[in-house]
Amino acid sequence: MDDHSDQTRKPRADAVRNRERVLEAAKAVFNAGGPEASLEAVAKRAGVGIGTLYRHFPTREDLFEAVYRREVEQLSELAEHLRSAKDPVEALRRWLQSAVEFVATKKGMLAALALAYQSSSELAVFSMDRLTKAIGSLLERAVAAGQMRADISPEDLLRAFFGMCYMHDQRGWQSSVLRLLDVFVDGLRVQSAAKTKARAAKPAKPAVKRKR
Amino acid sequence: MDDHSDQTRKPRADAVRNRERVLEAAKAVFNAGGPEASLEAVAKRAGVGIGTLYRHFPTREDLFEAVYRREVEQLSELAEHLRSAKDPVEALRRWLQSAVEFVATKKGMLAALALAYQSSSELAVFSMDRLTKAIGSLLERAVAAGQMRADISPEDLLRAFFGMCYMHDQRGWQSSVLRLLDVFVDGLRVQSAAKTKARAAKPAKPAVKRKR
DNA sequence: CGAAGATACGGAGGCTCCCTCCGCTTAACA
DNA sequence: TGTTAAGCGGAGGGAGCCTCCGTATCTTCG
Repeated sequence: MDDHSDQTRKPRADAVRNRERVLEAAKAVFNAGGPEASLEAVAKRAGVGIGTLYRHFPTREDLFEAVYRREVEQLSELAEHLRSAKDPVEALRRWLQSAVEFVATKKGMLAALALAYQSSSELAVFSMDRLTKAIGSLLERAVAAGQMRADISPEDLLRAFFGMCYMHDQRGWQSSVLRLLDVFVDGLRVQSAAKTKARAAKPAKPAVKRKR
Repeated sequence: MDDHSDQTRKPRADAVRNRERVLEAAKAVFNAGGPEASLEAVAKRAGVGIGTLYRHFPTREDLFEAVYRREVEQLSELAEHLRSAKDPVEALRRWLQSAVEFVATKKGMLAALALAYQSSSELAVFSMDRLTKAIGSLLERAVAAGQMRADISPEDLLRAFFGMCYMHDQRGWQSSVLRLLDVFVDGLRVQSAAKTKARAAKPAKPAVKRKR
């Protein structure tokens, strides 16, 4: 029942150490081998038993997210900085370009993002939230300034970004994606919406204030 | 060395039959379970041994491609028809929208496309070629009519399309993708290129005449 | 038709990976 | 230093991949 003190016992030193080792090993293995890499390989590299790995990170996603959490945060912070740029459209473009750079250096990063998009683990939700907010703040500013159409949500944009990067193990993908993003951002500008017809009828949703 | 007659022996009846059975089973299994589905399950459903499956389709891709080959052709033919539409930009848009519809009904189709994009098997190359030509012909026409920027290749466009669809097992993906494609097509229009600055300096490649 | 080959069949078996479970070890605390 | 909860690790059962080869079946030709 209720213990004498609600003090929690200090976590065991070996547990802490092992967790760290697994994370490090996982980072190495995932960066090299992508998201499908063997978890047993990770355990071996970390010098721990497979059971230990699973205790710390019950699912593959948990491990993944833990590994790439910091990366997600960096992207999020970049968005912070860009909020003060004067041209909102260019700021958004800049962010997207940096994100490409990011994905280019960390194999596995993209898979982590994809997981964030699909899974509903706590950590995944966290990542998703951060990124949505990051992109959303940039988007909002551009919309508010009347420079961008308002019917695209941050989620949409994020999806487009993920998607374009998805074929990232192909030769020349990076420049291709940069070109595509350019086109895309151009398409987002308000004036091009003016040029289009029919479709203007379904404004989907305001998007300026997003789901939460 | 040269045989008496270069007549090839008639293929065995059971072999033909089994091949067909496997294909049918694979179609069912892949459509339901996606690209990761168990090949042993396919064999079982087809009522053949696993060895037989592997003899006919040595790799997973081979099987995949065989299953979705017809689908790819349909997409390609659709592009044919659309070539006679009067507004080239709308024709392209229309094609993309149909392609979305397509992917929506066949789970696994997308994975097949992705494979076509990445693998270099003969069949993959074939698919890629068809699709590239399909999209390329539409693109070309719009560019020739002076309605679209010329620095996006069919491959780029295809990549963007794949990508946007990639998260297709999420709720609401379809409408999201349709919106994104709209934005994208808008971005492709020439006049929006006029509005952009810097980047105009690197025209990548003419794209009007593509790689082959 | 029947024999002889060529061709195809099928599934056992060896491998890798996944994940769970539980007896043993070890660190924290008194 | 002893007690005890927390943590460790790897055996083991399951699933899927793919190969290999003895056996069965089809085609061809006399």
